[in-house]
Amino acid sequence: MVNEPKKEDQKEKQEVEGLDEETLFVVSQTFKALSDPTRIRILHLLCEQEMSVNQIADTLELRQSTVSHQLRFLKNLRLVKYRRAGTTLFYSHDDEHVINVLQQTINHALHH
Amino acid sequence: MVNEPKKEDQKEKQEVEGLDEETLFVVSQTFKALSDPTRIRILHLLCEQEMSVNQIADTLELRQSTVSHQLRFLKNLRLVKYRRAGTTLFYSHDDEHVINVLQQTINHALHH
DNA sequence: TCCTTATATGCACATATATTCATATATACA
DNA sequence: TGTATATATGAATATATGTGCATATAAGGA
Repeated sequence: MVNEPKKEDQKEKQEVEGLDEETLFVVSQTFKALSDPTRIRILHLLCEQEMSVNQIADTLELRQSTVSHQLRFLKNLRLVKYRRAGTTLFYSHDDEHVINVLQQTINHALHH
Repeated sequence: MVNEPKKEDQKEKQEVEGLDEETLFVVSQTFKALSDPTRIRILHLLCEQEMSVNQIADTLELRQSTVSHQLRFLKNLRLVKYRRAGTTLFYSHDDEHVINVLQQTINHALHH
């Protein structure tokens, strides 16, 4: 029987062996989501209010398909969610931690 | 004379016009640095101790040139610095904010 | 059912990125 | 000066990524 480490033990394991593959993947994907200017602008918009796809496209002067593609990306990572109203989908952010990290880093950049 | 906004004013400007291009660039670059598994592993190593290029390569089982390329990337963004000892360069992290963000996100991933 | 509006999706393409190999540079030392 | 060691760099390549066009899907109203 293999000695499988529990998630709680892995913070201590980091110091010896480094990060496990799954954590590494999740973390890198999270930051990848934040590494593109378009996605940053979209998430930053959604910090303040929910918005439809077309509202986002109009506000940021982007193509509807571009916004839709990026929203799918963010949706897959559960960084945004949406609510339907007729044919319109209102998107909003869905990960407080990521929003915090984004805001933190924006403020750090602004005050430097 | 153009009414140039001061950096301190731009946090409030965000809510109306969104992010200025320079901030957007800095923020996206910062996250791009953290979006690659190899760079995450390197930075995570350097959280705890300074290390030479070869030590990093040996520890993480990476080619020397791969490590060197990534360190240059991180150096350009001032995320790492180095100290010379003979022919050996000891690298260490050089941006507390980024290290904090990384640790925060790793812990978030581990406890979820 | 037909039309309109809102959004999603597949494909193509241009660009960016990570890695590797081979080689250059730089420092220390005999 | 020559050799060994540590690191950096350039070129090549494979892969990933972001965007746009065209089109599909889906919902609501006439």
